[in-house]
Amino acid sequence: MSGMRGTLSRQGIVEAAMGLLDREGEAGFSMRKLARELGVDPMALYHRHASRRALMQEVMKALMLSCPLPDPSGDWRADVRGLCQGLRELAHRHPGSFRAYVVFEDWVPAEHRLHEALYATLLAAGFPARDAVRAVRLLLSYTESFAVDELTGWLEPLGPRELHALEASLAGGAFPAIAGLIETIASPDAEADFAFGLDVLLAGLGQVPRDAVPATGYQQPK
Amino acid sequence: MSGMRGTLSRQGIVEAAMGLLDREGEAGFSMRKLARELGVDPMALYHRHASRRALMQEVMKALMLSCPLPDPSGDWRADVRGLCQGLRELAHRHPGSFRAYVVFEDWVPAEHRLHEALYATLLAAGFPARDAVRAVRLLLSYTESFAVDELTGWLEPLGPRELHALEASLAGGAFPAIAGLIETIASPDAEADFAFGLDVLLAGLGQVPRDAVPATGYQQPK
DNA sequence: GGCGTTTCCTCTACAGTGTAGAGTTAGTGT
DNA sequence: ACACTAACTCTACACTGTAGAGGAAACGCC
Repeated sequence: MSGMRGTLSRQGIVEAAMGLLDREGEAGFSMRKLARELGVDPMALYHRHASRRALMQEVMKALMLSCPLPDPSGDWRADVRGLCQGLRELAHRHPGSFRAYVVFEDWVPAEHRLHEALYATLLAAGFPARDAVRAVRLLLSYTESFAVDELTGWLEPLGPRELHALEASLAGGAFPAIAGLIETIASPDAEADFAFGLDVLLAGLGQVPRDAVPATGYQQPK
Repeated sequence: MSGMRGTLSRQGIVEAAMGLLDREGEAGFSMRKLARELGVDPMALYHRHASRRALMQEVMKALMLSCPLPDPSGDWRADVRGLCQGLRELAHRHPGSFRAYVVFEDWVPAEHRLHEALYATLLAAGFPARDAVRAVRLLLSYTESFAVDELTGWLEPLGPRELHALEASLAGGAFPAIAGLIETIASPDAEADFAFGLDVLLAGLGQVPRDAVPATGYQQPK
């Protein structure tokens, strides 16, 4: 375990960390496990990254840089849909890292890519500045929440054990509306549910007053 | 520190835990700190609650049981607004616990109160079962995300240091849309922004096809 | 070649975590 | 007075992030 010189690059550590995070989740991640996987002393990691937190920042950066950004189509609704869908796919590809990202408290500048694309789309569609900013928050928080719910298994059909637990918690009749919805609650459909939410958001956003689209609209970068 | 018999009740521990969580955040919470505050050996807590996780479950339960549920007014939009606003106030009252709640992976049956109120409201407004379930997810995830953003300080006006960091990250001109929105981004308004999101959601939900309201509508419990 | 300097990594150690398991004490029932 | 039980403490273990010191290999220079 000694003399393994140069086997440890900043990026290599980040990639291994992302892998470990995705496989084991944030709770299962530790600097020592990561070092063990890399065949290295735990403290070796600190030579490349100042702290666990700093390393996490790099993981989040790498994560957001790998978020797919579909090319703009000219239809702002389709573009918004595509960007949100891309973010959702990122969550599926990197479940552990994505969960960590959503909870992460620090500012992650690599979000700029995705934000820029969304802002550009909405500004080009004529949304006033303030509403564009609000709309982006709305769209991202919806997509992130939905994706996290998926990762947590909240959008899987309920198994018999879970269903029974739910029914038991309703005994007493204090929650008639929930009781009447049990079958619906027990059989979600991630794709359709996600689409519904996006449709509602887009329908709502479609009703906010917009400026006339300027002659040279904003163009989102590739 | 011995002979303090009977000073430790299940509920007392839960309340102290909630206080510690709110004051110090989830990262600052530990069984040992909690025990120290209660003037007791850490292991004494385990006599009343099987594990940290079980204790957290109880904290989440207490939290959700204290979520305010305004009386229904008959106007489903107003009622939805009131319920979401109540949840947001809960977040303000219990910042640390609320953050922990949002991230908590276990099922928390005490959510039933709030869910029932929302479901009842939407069903009474004529939403079909499937859409009511989806709408509730949408409303709750919006409100929770927004509240967490508030607690994290994302809706405070940017200080000069943060503003400068943001500007620096935009150097190079790769993000013109963001650059054009800096002033807007730097000066959010939590109340107005929250209202905007709710308005968009309600406008969007207003466009989903609804059944005729049945003669005897669902009534949400007090 | 030899020699400093820098770079990369290891080792040891510390204060903290959740909690298993055994031991202790105090209060109750008979 | 004595057994019993509930309430609590003590000790210990495996784990965490990381400070601080030390060692070894590679590089630049003579």
